[in-house]
Amino acid sequence: MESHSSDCCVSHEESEAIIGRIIDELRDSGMRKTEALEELLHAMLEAHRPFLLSELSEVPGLAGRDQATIYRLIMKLKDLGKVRQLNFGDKGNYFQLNLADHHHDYLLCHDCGEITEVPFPCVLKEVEKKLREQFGWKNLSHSLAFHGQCPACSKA
Amino acid sequence: MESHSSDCCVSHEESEAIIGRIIDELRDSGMRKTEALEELLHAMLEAHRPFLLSELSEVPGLAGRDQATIYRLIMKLKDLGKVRQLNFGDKGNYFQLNLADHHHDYLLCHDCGEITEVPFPCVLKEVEKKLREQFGWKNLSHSLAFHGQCPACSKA
DNA sequence: ATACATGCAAACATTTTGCTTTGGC
DNA sequence: GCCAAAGCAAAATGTTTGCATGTAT
Repeated sequence: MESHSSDCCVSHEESEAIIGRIIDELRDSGMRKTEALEELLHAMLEAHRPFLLSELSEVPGLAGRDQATIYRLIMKLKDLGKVRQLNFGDKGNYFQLNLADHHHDYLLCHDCGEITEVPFPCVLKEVEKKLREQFGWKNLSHSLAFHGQCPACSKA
Repeated sequence: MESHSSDCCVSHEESEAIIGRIIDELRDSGMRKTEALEELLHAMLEAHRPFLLSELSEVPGLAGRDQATIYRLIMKLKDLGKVRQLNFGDKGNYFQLNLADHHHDYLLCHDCGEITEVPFPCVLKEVEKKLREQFGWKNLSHSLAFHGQCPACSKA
């Protein structure tokens, strides 16, 4: 198995549990537990990285699914705050599960295209505090991406 | 000198001078000085904010211009490093002149939609240094946007 | 005169919607 | 049975290219 990026230290049982919890919440909001929904959550949780819509419909469990189905699921999940939409200036929109322990700061290699999370805590809390307290902004969040050559590619 | 005199207070003569200099450089790269190019640079310099392609073709001096023309100009300017492409997770691609005194950290109000620059220096130099020296990344740059309610909208 | 730049149309890609059928509850 | 979800197709939107003509050099 191609061990992908950062911390894939979630056991199978754990990830089942997380997905179960998410689905419970979604059902409280009126959504139904369907195969497509489960597969989608699986894919996004396990890979632990942002996906293009077009990539999602290639993922094993979702292959063959209509893009429109995935699109509508993603949009619903986004409306319910379970999914984040990202943009890195290249092709299209990326989507990622919006879990509490993700910090959403990304590293993009412009050679191999790999997208990973920044491997240490975010430094922008202070900046957000300043914007709130000294400039009057409210409800702040941020999106941050670093672009460059990853260690592997800069050797090659 | 307080770091960001970059607000929008550039005199007309100054901005003419800046545009003249940019055009000279562009001509060295083989581009021709055309009305569309001048109007485009004008619009982007004066407004001092990122533009959607669709917005650019509405700007007074460019109104009526073919989108394809503006598109090709922007792409050329981007290839030559004079324009930056940005992305804020909503609709499309934004473009902004890539001037030395801009730092490219943005504030987006999700109520009024206004996009402004962060009014103080960027704090990410340290992080980039760490990524370079401890993690082996090369040629780093970043894109950063804060999302929230601006002072005006959070009062209303 | 020789390219590059433009305008127009059309090819492509991506996102979004309408509508019928399927399936969760 | 009721209503959300899925599948299929097509519309809307956004990006990119081809080609004939115009224009800067």
